Amino acid sequence: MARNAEKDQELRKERCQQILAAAVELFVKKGVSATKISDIAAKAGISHGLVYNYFRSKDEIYLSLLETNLNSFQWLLDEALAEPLPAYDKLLRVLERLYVWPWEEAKFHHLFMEQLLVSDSVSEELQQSVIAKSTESLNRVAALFSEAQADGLLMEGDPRELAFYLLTLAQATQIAKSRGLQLGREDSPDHIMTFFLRKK
Amino acid sequence: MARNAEKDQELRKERCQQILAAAVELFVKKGVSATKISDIAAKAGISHGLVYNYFRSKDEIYLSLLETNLNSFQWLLDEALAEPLPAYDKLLRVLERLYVWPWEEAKFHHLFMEQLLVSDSVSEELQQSVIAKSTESLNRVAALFSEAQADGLLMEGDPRELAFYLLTLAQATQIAKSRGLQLGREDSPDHIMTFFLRKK
Amino acid sequence: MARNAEKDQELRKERCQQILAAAVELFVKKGVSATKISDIAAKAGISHGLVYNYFRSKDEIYLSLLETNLNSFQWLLDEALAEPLPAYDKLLRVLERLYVWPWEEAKFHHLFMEQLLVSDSVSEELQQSVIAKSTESLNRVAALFSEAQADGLLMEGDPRELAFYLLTLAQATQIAKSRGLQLGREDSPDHIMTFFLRKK
Amino acid sequence: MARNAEKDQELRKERCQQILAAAVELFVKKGVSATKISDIAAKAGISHGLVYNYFRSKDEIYLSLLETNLNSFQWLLDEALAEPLPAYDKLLRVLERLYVWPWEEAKFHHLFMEQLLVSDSVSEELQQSVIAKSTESLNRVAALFSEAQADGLLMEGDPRELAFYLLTLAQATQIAKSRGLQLGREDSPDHIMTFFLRKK
DNA sequence: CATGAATGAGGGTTCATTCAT
DNA sequence: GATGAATGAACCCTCATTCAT
Repeated sequence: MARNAEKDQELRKERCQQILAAAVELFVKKGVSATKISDIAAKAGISHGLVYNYFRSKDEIYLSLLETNLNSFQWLLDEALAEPLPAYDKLLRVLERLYVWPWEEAKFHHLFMEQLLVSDSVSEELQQSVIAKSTESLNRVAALFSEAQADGLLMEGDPRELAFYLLTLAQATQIAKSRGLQLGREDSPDHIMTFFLRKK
Repeated sequence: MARNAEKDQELRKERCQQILAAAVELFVKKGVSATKISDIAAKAGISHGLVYNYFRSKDEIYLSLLETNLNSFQWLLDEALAEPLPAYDKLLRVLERLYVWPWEEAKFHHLFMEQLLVSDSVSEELQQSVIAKSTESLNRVAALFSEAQADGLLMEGDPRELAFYLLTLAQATQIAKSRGLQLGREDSPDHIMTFFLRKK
Repeated sequence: MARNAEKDQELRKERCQQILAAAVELFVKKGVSATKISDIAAKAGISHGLVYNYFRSKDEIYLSLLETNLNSFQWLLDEALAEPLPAYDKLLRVLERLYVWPWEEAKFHHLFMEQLLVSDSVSEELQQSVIAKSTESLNRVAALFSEAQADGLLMEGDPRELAFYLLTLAQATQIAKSRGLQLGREDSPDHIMTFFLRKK
Repeated sequence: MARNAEKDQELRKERCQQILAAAVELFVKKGVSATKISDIAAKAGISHGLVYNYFRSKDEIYLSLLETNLNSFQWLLDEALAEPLPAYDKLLRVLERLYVWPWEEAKFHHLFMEQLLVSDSVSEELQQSVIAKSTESLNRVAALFSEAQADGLLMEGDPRELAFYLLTLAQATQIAKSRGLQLGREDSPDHIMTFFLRKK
């Protein structure tokens, strides 16, 4: 019995993941309101009714994805920052990790973060929370940037601004890849960093 | 008897513009399918029924905006490239013009260009046409970039890739502004160009 | 002034006729609710707004047509019955007149008379009035039939029933003509009467 | 787990029938465009939304009815013609079968067959197909008529024309019954045939 | 008088959500 | 749990009707 219960819990988790994976893909491709619950269910290989055994509503799926996504991004930073490396190398690790972030996640991050901030269909508090998380992440990268500037490795300038550009370019290359746009042989993390190197 | 036919035509044009302006703002803010015709009508200050005197469907509004937007972007390039200036200065003019592009237009360009390319709700031919226009624009900027490289002003590297980054950063700063994110005192066209200057 | 007013009245009448003629054609072709006021206006060569200078509503147009149609049918009978002829010849005149009744009128009569009687969108009193007129017309033809039976010219049998069949066949031939269905060389009034001749 | 799949299929069929039965009645009574989906749903005892689980659109319901109706009429002929009887008796069987054809079916046949042929809201090919089926049916009855003429039982004359009149009268009596018009004691199949008997 | 812009009630259709099986 | 029939709110769109010009 206990064993079954445990297995059941695992199955539940797995199903949740299937649904969320289907949802993020469709949300990114078509937008939230253009995505039907039955689309998600079909892609997850279950009936639309069953979705409601795992999530109370479409909105809950969206919010769940949003939270996961934000946390995932922060966790991505955490991991990079936790390593005992110089600031510059930590930045490189951030870029590397961004680089291998699943595409849907990156796009979701990119797309809905912005949508969220101008949308009036989202509660004030949620917006605040997202802004806070988002700002915090930027600040952490900016701090790294600042440190690397102090080490004489990166160009001068407002570290927040430059960090923003750094992240933007990192995301841009991902999106370019997803478009099938071949940008060059060198769209690697290291390559992006070269823009921000101190000019001798 | 009919009223002043000329004035009528002007009024029609004006109404169209009102509707399109309202639509682009809402599309950008909430996405196409989350935007109700009555939202558009309300923002344009007319009844929802009247919208259909000017456009056959929501989709037609979207396509109209898309076409206008693509043309507007190409025209923006045309204008900059037509001036008798060195390549580098032409690039600067492109950035300047992007910089003053109405925000909704820029966002629409940014947002829907990408959506379009992964969406299956859009006809194959439309996608091809958009990709073609989009690619052409990139190539034109890349050509400029290449010229400026030959003049010894810009950094080495694949010009298409670098042109893509240039445009991306230009858009990013605009978006950052719209978010209220203060990036620094220097988010000007010139400032962005500094990233791409040849290192001595 | 007086002259103008008179002329104006004539013009009004003419316009009314144009509208009604357009309406009956469309009503017969597509049904009342599938016919748009603007269809009628377009066919009458005027703007849809102008229709309301002549009729208060689409319903009024319909009712106007209905009344005209019923009266027209009764008048058709009146004319035939007024002539100083034997009953049999009067019946022939009825058929002849039916035969040259404008097709739209005939179809309208046929189609809407029946619709009306089962429709719940029509007031009880109107239905009663239509039934009354319709029944009266049948009775008048039946009376003629009866007379002609007494003269030994027509077959025995319930005159109301036989009159109904007579009218039905007359209408059927018209409809068949309108369909382009070529029935034979002899779909003339006289030919139809042959069915009802007394068998020797 | 799914319920009894077989039973489900049966239920679906049944629901379809409910909807179609409600629709034919309303279409006949009020015309297609004046019939609301919610009317149909209400008469079928279901919610309007559910209709769309069974039919994609109102138009599909109409077309479905049309096809069924045409086939039903042809099948009615088939059955009568398949029996090993003399031509005259086969004709009688046709009339008998028409006589017990459900009223809505008969009316639908009568009403929409004609509407269809003048309507421009119906695709050319559909019109052609309906005309073809309709013509074929007439020809089959005409062939019977011709045979019975050869047997010396029916009156001389163009068999297609006479067959048309025969069918018309058969339908007319049905319609008359539905109107509550009492035509006589003898509106039976046999009675109608008497009109077409060879005169001695 | 004549036009067509404007309104808004209402019908067709979709789809999130519930629930019997 | 799993299914999909069932519901109904809400959206897109049409069109009868009004009215400023």
